[in-house]
Amino acid sequence: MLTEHLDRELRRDAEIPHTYYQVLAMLSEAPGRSLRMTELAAAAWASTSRMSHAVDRLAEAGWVERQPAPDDKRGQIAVLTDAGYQKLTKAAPGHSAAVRAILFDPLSPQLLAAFGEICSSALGQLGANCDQP
Amino acid sequence: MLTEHLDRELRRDAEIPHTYYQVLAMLSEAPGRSLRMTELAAAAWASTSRMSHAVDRLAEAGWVERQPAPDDKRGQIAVLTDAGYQKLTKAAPGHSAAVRAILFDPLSPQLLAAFGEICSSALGQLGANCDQP
DNA sequence: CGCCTTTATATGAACGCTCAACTATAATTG
DNA sequence: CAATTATAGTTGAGCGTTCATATAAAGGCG
Repeated sequence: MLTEHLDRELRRDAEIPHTYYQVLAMLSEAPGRSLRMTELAAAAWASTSRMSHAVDRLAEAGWVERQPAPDDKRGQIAVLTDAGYQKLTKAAPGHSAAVRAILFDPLSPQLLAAFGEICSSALGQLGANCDQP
Repeated sequence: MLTEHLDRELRRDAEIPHTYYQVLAMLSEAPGRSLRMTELAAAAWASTSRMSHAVDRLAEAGWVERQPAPDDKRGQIAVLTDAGYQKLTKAAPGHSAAVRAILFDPLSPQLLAAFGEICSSALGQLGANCDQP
């Protein structure tokens, strides 16, 4: 319910699906605001196919550019454009406010700490058991 | 990451998306294994449009049937068929095992209790702040 | 070096979801 | 009681994801 709500919130307020927001966010935090397609897919927890299609759209919108990888002729590097960075900074405040309002703000410090441990645990299991997409 | 993983797991092992699993699950717990479309949509946290399309597919697969509502000529009642119930009981053990393995089993009793409170809190906020789809 | 396997990415069809109409019935109100 | 408004559900187009497949370049290895 939470993830669906947050996706709807982003679509409504920023007109961007949450998965695309995630792509922009991962790129914005990467050195040079750029990542190889495979790394980007891993960072955004997406299949390479999904990322390929997604970058198609994001490039059409002018938020991302493709560049050939210098050392590997198979490789593509996705680079966040200035327009993409602005899109992200415009969408981010509302989104994180929603996350805080629904999830974090109502929790006591004790529950917040517990939630950290719970997420770490689940993350560990996902890392261990998981076929990455 | 969790929801995406669980959806993939269901698609792989049971060949059914998680949202459809959810529909079967909600119907199986309802009295008479049946619900009005709108109630079913609310129970599965889906838009009525999504549910209409979903029931189309589930009916094609023979897992759900549509019946006219007796008291309201606009109404449709979705009924879980025996085949649908079997599909669900076949998919459920693997799915809940995955949920337990990733999320619940690794947690101490204290963290488990905390998680209950955290989920209640988030659920409350979602109920309050939320445009239901 | 030529062959084989692996890795990096793209492509297209099929499927599920969303959004914006649309139809039909029920409820309300002047 | 007609006229309006609200409710229940469907429909179709467009978008995003998946899955299977394709293409091309790297990396072994005999």
